[in-house]
Amino acid sequence: MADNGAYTGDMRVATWNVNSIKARLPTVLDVLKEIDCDVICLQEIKCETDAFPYLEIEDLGYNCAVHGQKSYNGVALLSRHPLEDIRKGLPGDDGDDQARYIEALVLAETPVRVGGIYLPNGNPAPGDKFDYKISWMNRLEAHARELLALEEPFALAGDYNTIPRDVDCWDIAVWRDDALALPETRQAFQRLKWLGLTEAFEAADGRAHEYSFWDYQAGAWQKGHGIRIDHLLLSPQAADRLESVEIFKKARGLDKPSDHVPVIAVLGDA
DNA sequence: ATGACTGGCCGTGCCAGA
Repeated sequence: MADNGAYTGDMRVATWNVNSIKARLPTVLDVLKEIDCDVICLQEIKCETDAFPYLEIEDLGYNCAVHGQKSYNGVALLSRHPLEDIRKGLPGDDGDDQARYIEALVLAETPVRVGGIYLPNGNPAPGDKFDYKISWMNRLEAHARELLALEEPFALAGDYNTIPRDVDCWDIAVWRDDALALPETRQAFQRLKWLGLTEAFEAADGRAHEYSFWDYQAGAWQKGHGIRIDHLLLSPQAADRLESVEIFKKARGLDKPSDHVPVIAVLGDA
């Protein structure tokens, strides 16, 4: 796709867990058109790299970088600008066969590095899956530290499977002992912020009881029983440009929806 | 109402998700 070198203005960066891109392609295409973003990180595409619907998404004007896997997980990065320095998997992922991280340098007028994240769920906790979640978060922290040393604008956007605060879910009594809210999970998330990263929604909005996920079960959407687990963490150079965050809640009310909705950070001029 | 789902897969139930 051609990069319009004359373009200046806001840069819209989104994250969205689509819960299978094949089962939902028409919906995904409609939502992508409506949210009008420059960069979109997709999670749970649930297809192998070669099976990604490149043509349909390129038709919307996006370049695609895809790190796929059969049946489970899988992440993709869509960009209206050229992509460079594509990385698939976190450093230290040797022997980890789960496709949960993709990163690229987005060649906007001011280049921005973007990492797309599908952090492990971690249930049941305690157990092997929870240990994997925490070790994955530790590897992410180590990589974030390396990126921060570059002193460049970057965003780590994705499904963090982390409820940061009690008010980021509909009833903390229900979620307190879940892998998404356990102290060890929150502390690992907090360590990312202590490195110097800014959680975009918290910084730009911060309201309680704003959600990005509603379970398919038990009428959770109709009852407003949601949780906020999809986040964008910004480097200082990106956080300085943060203007607003939008949660595209409308996507949850569509036919055949994903259980997550897009979360969008708007960055102003560099 | 102690109820209520969805996607992928060589599958007619099970695993995984959150």
